[in-house]
Amino acid sequence: MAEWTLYEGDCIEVMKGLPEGSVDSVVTSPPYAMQRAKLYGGVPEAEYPAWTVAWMEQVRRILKPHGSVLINIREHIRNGEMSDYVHRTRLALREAGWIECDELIWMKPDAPPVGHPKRPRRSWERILWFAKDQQPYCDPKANGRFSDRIGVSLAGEGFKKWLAGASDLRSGIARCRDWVAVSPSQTDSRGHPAAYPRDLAAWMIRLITPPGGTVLDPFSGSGTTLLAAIQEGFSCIGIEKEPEYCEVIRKRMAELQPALPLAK
Amino acid sequence: MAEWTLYEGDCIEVMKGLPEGSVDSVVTSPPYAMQRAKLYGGVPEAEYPAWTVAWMEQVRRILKPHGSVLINIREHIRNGEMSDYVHRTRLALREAGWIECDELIWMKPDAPPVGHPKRPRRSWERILWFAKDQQPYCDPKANGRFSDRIGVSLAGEGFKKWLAGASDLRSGIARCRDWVAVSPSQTDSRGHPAAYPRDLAAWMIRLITPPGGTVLDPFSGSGTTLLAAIQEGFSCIGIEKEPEYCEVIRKRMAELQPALPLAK
DNA sequence: ATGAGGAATGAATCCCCAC
DNA sequence: GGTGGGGATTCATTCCTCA
Repeated sequence: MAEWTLYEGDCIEVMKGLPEGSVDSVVTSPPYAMQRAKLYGGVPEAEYPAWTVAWMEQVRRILKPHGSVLINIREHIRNGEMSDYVHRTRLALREAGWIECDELIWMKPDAPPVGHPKRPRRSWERILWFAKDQQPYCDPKANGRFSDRIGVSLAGEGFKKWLAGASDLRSGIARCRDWVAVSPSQTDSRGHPAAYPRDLAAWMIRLITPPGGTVLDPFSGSGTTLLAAIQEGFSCIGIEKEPEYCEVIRKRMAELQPALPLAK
Repeated sequence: MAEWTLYEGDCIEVMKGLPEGSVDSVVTSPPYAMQRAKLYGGVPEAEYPAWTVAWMEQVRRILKPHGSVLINIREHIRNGEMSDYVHRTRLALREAGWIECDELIWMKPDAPPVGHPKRPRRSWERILWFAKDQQPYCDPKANGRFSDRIGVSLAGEGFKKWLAGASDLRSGIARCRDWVAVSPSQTDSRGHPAAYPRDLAAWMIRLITPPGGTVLDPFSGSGTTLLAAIQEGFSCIGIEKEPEYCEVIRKRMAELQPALPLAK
């Protein structure tokens, strides 16, 4: 039976109290350095690699041997130059013994046109994929029966051709691609400034979590990961530092299906 | 008048002989470490960052001050782990004084279902973007598409500029996104094992090359960059080490438009 | 109901101007 | 001069109002 638990507190401290090997996968979107620091606290760029290694060190303990971690992030641009903290963080995680499996891409077909007007619109984000060993659990067919383009209106020539060329949609279930298109406008942010869409979370969860498994999100925010996990039939452990967002999560989960066993 | 030149030889040696500031942009797809070493020589992963810094050092001399470089590449996966040489190469180029502007993505909607069957199909590649300064030439509207939303909300300054007839307002062209979808099946490889499609090259060239400017491709391969540049009205300098591929390029360019002035 | 049209806004980024 | 706050810019989408 799919169950969920929410812990209020700093994720490193909370994870220290969780039992070894209790989690099948981690799906999360940590703070993007100082991008929204005033709203929910941020991590300085210089400290970002070490900070990530620190919370991932706790993840290592509670993650099962073939479990893996998907991290949604993208560096910002300042004065025309891309920040390098994500590069440095990836190398630091490798240095710390994590296996970098691959990088997946979240495409945002209708991302807001904000940003530098003399540059292309920033319309994708990274999904970093790290594991404890080189053969983590992964079921690329779990997403194979879904369209690569979730929640996107199928208007425009390019999109039609795209679908027409998708031979894998005809021959039964095929492997998913290493990118997924999800409209950010589907995001139900509930006041959280940095939420991601439910369908993106569901895609990530299905990819690396065995049936009936337990997902962890150490930076739960408005709780999208928990919501998607339960809806997809997985269990989920959420951790969130801000009491205000914890309240949002409890409310959102209660709305979802009041008949389910609630928080413990 | 758009012209093209092809040099046969090692790109570092050839570039040493090219005049300073003679090139507006660089668009290329260098060898991917040892991926196809047997076919056209490869660069060991350990040496890849230094090797890239070395050829980019020559690029620096011949590139104009506001010129920039687009590099198509993606690391391979071996034994379930992604190679780290691209991460290290990016940091090495930054260390060498290059400004990393951003990363663009080439999406391949119908990439062949090769690769590990227990992993998502690899269907995108990176386009690294490096420049000499923080404000390289970039025209995101060159690849843009019509939008009827441009300049809809004209408040304050914008309204005044619109009254004054500012041409960049209400132009009807929305800027391009930072990814581009091009089918790899459009590739005309002419026997070259690592060619990229013409439309991808054209997109990259238009983004960072001023009208009538000159593009350089130090790893010309089957000549797709040269072909796309000429077709789009730019001049182009190609460099290719293998005589066999130089012959392919000459033939392809001759097919394109025999009336144009040919190789010198 | 239905549709046309305006307002608000979205993990942005830059420029300008106080301190 | 470095730093930090405020305003302008940008366009797809949703939501709301009103004919």
